[in-house]
Amino acid sequence: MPELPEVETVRRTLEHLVLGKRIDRVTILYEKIIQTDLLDFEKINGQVIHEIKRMGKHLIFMLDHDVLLIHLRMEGRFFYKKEHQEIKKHEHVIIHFSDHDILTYHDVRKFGTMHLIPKDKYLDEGPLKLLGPEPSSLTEDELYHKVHIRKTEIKAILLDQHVISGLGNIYVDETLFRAKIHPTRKGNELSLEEVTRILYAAREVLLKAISLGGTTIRTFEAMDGVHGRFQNELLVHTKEGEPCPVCGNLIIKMKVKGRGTYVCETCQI
DNA sequence: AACGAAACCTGCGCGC
DNA sequence: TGCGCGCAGGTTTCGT
Repeated sequence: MPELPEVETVRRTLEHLVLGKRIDRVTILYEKIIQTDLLDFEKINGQVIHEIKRMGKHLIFMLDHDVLLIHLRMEGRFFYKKEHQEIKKHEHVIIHFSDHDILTYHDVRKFGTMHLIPKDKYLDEGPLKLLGPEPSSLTEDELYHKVHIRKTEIKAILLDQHVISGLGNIYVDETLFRAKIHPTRKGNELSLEEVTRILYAAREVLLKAISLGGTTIRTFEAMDGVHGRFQNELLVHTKEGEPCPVCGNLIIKMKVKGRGTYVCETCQI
């Protein structure tokens, strides 16, 4: 499901709902979501949520002593409700607050992950350890260097969260279209000027998408019933067979490293 | 070292 | 209607 703008939308929504709340206990209905030893995970009980941050596609709940890291992967989402309300199918983790409200984690495909890590270590171990910078926080030269040393397709490089974080399949397609770069171009063959176009396009796309609450194509909802509006701004992704908004030639769909990829082969060189 | 394929899961839409 | 197949906005692991 979510890429950076969707996760940011979830973060902002959650902030309004759970900041300052104390976690009484957590019910785990599907254990594989929890990547921390289950006994250690119980340390979450009694801690207060002081802040919710985000790095790339990771949600970061700052608690008293620990940090709860959540990755939604393809279809993770939250529901917020009262303790007595029914737990529905696909709700795998239930966070009970001391005021008897609950936050449930819903994930049809069960790909999502949660880690509980001590505050002083969460950047140095676990899922954030090797996470690359977001498009907003690296320079043209830095990205050029990272791209230039790799021979694989630019699309695969931009999807690699160790290189640059936050982009997924939708926003990479949109970024490369706006930068007029073909997704199968090899990293080591791109010029500084071309990489710069990519970086600026990525920043622009992500900012616009955040301002519109993300993209709802199939299953994404920031919370129950909260949809994004960036799908109205998509120029190529999901537009197979439709005319390119710039040149009018038809958008094609191809596979790049196994991912469905939309491209205007006239505009993107 | 670097790359591609498979794996992790479930549901949906399509063609027959 | 029913079945099988391919596909889905992500990431890690395994094999070459």
